[in-house]
Amino acid sequence: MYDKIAKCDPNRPVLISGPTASGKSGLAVALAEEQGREVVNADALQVFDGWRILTARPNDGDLQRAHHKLYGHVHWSASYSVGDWLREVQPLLSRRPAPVIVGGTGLYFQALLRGLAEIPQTDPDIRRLASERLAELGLGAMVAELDPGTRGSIDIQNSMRVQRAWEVLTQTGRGLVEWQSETPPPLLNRDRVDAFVVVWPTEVLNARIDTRFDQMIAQGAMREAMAMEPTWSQDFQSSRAIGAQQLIDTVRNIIPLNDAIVSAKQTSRQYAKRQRTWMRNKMQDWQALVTDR
RNA sequence: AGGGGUAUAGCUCAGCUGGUAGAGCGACGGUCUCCAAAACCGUAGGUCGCGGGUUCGAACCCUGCUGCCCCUG
Repeated sequence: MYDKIAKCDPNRPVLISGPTASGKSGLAVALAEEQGREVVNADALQVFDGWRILTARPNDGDLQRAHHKLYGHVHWSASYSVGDWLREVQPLLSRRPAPVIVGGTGLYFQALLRGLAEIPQTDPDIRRLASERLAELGLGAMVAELDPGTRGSIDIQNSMRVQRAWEVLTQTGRGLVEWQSETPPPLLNRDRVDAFVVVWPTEVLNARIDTRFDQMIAQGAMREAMAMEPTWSQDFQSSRAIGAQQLIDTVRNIIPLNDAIVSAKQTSRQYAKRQRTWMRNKMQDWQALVTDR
């Protein structure tokens, strides 16, 4: 599967996506090493430091083979968004040889190739206020406070989306949908990049997921969890790393390690399924790297 | 061996006094323009352990068998 990407023009950015444990990072590093490219992260959790093993961030060997950007550069207690990512990626796009951008976060690639509305950042106070209101008044009340245009075009049942819309309206006085209608052109055009999605048969990928989680444990994921435990908070974005909650619970003697492993593997499989859905439907114009071994 | 209990969807379990079965989880499909490894929507799964009987009608009653659990020996 590597030879398909090996002959890409070094002047064109290469995008590689695929579900967790699909081996996309390995492909990226190989290409980067061979063509002198930089590897740029497009994964929402690998931007954080802290959970290095658990989020499968590149290891020392990888780092020696190629330059890596946007990995583990955000503190584990900080927050981060697609917008932040896009701003950080932009200056890296013009480098030559062009970067290899790898990751499993579909939204990031979408923002890159289809554009993202330029909406002023939500300040933390408004985010907090929104969370409180949602908790106290409920979803319905928050929906009712939205502007009609936005209310009609977002998923009213999805609390995350509703809260986001509410925050934008509160912060800027303009509806989310209005902002989105002014979305600037994307940073990259699909026809100026080489884009690949790694595709495995589900059963094979599931087996890889299991194996990889076992490896993470073998590599010291529990030690990582013990180090994180004292300052752990569910509220951190970095805490959404799959398996983090489970391992913390194990450190705290709430569940046995084996249960944590079983649960984390299951969560990973579910995540991979969501990624597959996204990729199947939104990355149809990407070249599929189909493999089964 | 005797006594008691239990057997319902892949898993854990609901199912009142009999009217041809539900939930949660999981699986599968989908949505998603700033918390996305998030959040959300939908769909498919059951000879109700097996065999007899009672009844217009049984997952629910009677009975035999089988499996599992507990107690006694």
